[in-house]
Amino acid sequence: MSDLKIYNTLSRTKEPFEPLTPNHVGLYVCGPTVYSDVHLGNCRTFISFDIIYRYLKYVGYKVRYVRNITDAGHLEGDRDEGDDKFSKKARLEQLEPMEIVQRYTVGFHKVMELFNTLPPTIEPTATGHITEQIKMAQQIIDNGYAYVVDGTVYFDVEKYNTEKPYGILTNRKLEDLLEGTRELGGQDEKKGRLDFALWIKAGPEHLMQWPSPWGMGFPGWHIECSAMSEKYLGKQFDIHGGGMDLAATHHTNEIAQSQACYKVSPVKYWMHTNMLTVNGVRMSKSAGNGFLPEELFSGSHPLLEKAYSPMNVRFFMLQTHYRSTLDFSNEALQAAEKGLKRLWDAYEKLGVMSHGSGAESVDAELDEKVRGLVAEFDEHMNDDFNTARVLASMFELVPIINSIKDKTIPLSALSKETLTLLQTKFKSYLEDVFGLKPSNEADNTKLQGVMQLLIDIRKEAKTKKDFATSDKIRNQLAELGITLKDEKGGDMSWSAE
RNA sequence: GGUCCUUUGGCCGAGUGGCUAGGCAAAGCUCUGCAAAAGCUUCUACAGCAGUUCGAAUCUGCUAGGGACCUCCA
Repeated sequence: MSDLKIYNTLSRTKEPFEPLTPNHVGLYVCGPTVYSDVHLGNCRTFISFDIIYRYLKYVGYKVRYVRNITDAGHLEGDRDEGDDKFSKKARLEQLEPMEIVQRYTVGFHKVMELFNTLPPTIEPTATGHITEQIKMAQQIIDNGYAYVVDGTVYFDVEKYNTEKPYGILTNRKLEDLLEGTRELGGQDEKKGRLDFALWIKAGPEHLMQWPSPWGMGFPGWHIECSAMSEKYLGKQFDIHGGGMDLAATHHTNEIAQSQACYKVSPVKYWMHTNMLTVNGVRMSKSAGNGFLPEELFSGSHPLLEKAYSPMNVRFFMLQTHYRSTLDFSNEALQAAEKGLKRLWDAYEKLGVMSHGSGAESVDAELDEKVRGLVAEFDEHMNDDFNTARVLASMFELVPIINSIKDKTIPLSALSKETLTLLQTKFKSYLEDVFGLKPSNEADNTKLQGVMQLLIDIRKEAKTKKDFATSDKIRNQLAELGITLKDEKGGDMSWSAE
């Protein structure tokens, strides 16, 4: 279907993408924990996978995209403290745990919509799949890879490792991992230091708890993704994604759980997106350097010089490969803003071009160049979703488009086929694959009519050398954030911030 | 301490063993009533040292800086 290559964390190489079922892709991405606002780092991962999802669809795959909502208590802090995030937050805010979940889930969806990400095809919640998780834990016990201690179920990592390499995803040996694990002050009821909980016994203080074969409790940190991915995508599926920070623990344990339960390796391609940093430091909840999306859009965070629109941020992220860290700074963001404007302006000019019935005088060399650059879009996306390279190719086309608009290059220099190709590819990529969209102002048809009227008046004024009127129109529009551009041949165009 | 990654021009950032990525900023010119926009041109970098090679920013080794994970986090 395509020559797509994907970097697989498992092999640490780019591999040709071959879906398990022809023409179909099963994609699972670890979603947010909805006990606080999503910060921008979270958004980067979801935006990256949104583009991956969009591209897979664009290429023609039928994609089932599952992204979970973690709304059940994970352990907070050290494993046996037995405090779950939702209960803690709930006590703090005097709310029902599900009120927290509801509030932040709604907030998350709103932010994702602002960023113009497509919703996943299935968005399962952990609390909605308690039975599946219990069943899976039981099966792992039955298979001999987990044990129960006082109502809590632990996964036996060392036993598992005798049969399958536990640290396979991050290329670590068990001995090394054991060395790196800290001693946990002697309260350990686990057999092995690396053992992790599949099910956790609840105390009376836990607001979220469910009955299980082992007593009242709640699911462990990793089991939800294993259980839900199996339910919706099967025991083996194509792509599992998430942030790089999840690889070493969460995804490693997912692999172990699925292997122990179903005796197969669950995922063919593991994909990990890199972190977002602020002034070189990773954006994270604990570091306190996270921007809330709203702060970014309004420019209200002290570190931000101005407001940046969702599309500005999305474009900024597209300029970097998903496996590279991305550093957030005002300068970089403003550079992206200007770049996006330049690209989008060219795209809009391109959209209204059409060949007349006049004779063609195709410039073969130029025509060839344009076709070559357009062909690069697919090539770069097929190379592990290299959006930065696609944008570079697009930017190389911008001067050509501008020159045609300015009539420095006649439109007829391009063949009809090439112009159509250019137009459709730009549209497909900018809107369908990259998920960019115009600002609302420019999209408004009434405003477009009003602007046309003002342009006509200004043209008349200029013809009469009534520059007072023409400047007044231009200057007052500028105050509103609308830029009028005089073009060669007396035409005018406009763009809004 | 262990494992792994990274180090590119004023800034942000791609990258393949040999062919100036791209964006932003800056400078000059063209266009223009003025301005903006746009166009054209200029700005050839790859942490340091050594090695492999006809040839390396790209491969290997060492040194130095930065970072991630090992503990909740996309």
